[in-house]
Amino acid sequence: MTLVPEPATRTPKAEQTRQTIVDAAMRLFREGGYDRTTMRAIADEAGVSLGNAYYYFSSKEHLVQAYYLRVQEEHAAAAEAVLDGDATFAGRLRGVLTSWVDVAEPYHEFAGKFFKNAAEPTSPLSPFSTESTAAREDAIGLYRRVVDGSDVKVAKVLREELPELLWLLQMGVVLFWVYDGSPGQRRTRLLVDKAVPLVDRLVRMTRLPVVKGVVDDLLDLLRTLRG
Amino acid sequence: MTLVPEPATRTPKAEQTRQTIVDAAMRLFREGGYDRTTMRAIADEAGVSLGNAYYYFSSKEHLVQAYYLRVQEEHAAAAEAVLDGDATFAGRLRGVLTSWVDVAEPYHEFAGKFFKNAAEPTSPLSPFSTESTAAREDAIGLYRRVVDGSDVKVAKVLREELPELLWLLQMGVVLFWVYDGSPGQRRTRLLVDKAVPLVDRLVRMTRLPVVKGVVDDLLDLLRTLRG
DNA sequence: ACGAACTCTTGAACACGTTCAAAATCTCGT
DNA sequence: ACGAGATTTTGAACGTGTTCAAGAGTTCGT
Repeated sequence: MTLVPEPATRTPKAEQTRQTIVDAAMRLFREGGYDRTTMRAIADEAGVSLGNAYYYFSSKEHLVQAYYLRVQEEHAAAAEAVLDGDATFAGRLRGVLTSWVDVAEPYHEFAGKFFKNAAEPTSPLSPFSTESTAAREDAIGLYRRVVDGSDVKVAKVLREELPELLWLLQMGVVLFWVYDGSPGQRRTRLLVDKAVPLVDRLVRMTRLPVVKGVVDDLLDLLRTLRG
Repeated sequence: MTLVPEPATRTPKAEQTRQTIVDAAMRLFREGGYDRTTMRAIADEAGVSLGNAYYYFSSKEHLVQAYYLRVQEEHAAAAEAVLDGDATFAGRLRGVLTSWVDVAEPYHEFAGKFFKNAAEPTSPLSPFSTESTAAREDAIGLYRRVVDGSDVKVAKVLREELPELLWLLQMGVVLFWVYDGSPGQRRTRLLVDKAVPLVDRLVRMTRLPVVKGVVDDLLDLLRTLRG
């Protein structure tokens, strides 16, 4: 698998060609779906040769990665509005999760293809890979803002780790979303609506003395997860 | 996607041919991995024509289901010993999860390849697909036995749903396991060791009046997950 | 035993992702 | 302006999953 040149080394011309190809691919993916869009059609639409498309993107699935990055950026922007307008923990969490579903909706059809790629343990596209560290930390940072800007009261030992736990929650939501075949991903939205009050309740409960042991176990588990 | 004839309608001869093909495929998958094993090679090894292999298995991925079934059967057998020898909930749960890691260990090296294909939502290999319904229900049945044969005290409303929740826990463990590169999947075993006491504690807590609301929320959430 | 209907088998053909060696174009030091 | 080296572009060729139309074999009612 040949690597695409780093952004810093790309000439403006090359960057433009890249964009042309991505745009063509997106257009065709939207019109005909991922499977029925061939690399030949994408190259044609972009006005380049088949081989040239492969010069810029080493596989069809790498084109999907461009989609993924776009979703991340759009989500960060959409979440901003939510974080400005709500001070309750539940409201902020629900808003950030729901805005992800909103932003990602147009991409749902190809998400499966991307997911397939990311699922391979050795893939740099995996959310757990070192290559994804930056993107992952950005996402966790978003949840840190959800927590910090809110009125939530949480057990002290947990506060530091809560953003990462919420990011894991998002990973769960994304997993469900990928498999969600309902129109407009209605079921995922329902899931968010149900999960958020539950999480809100759970988080507030962490200050009760009865659950101290549970919280400690959970943190221990999280550290094991991290390695 | 054409459906394979139902078992009941298959002649003994046809069933034998099916087995021959499955055996050939398993042998080659083990030797060279999923991706590098071609349908042509499988057909050759089985002594049938390419088209004939497709008469029995409508896709390459359908062939892999036999592999999953085998792991599951081995796990069911290994779990039996545990379920006979331990009456504590935590012990039974830990034993069943750990025996899965034991059984699956020889397959870990190329499990990633299979997983990549199973992760695609439209794949019949997905644990959530209709093609996997029977296997899924068997697995949930195993966790029903973990619960029923144990001394665990659990909130009445939860008891019925607990096996499915434990199966979801196993899916989580499997997910972690696939990504676990540590020798002998040491980290996954550690994860099980940490998660089981936590789950045990949580389950017992469900009878406390304080957490009644949480349990109700959780069940509601589970029903949403199921659709 | 005959023929119709069904089941099974075949391999050529197809579509599409991907590779590659060669050609075209560009860059830059002299 | 020149040429060497790097970058970009090309499309034919390849491998593989899958399809399909045609043929061989089997079953069964009469």
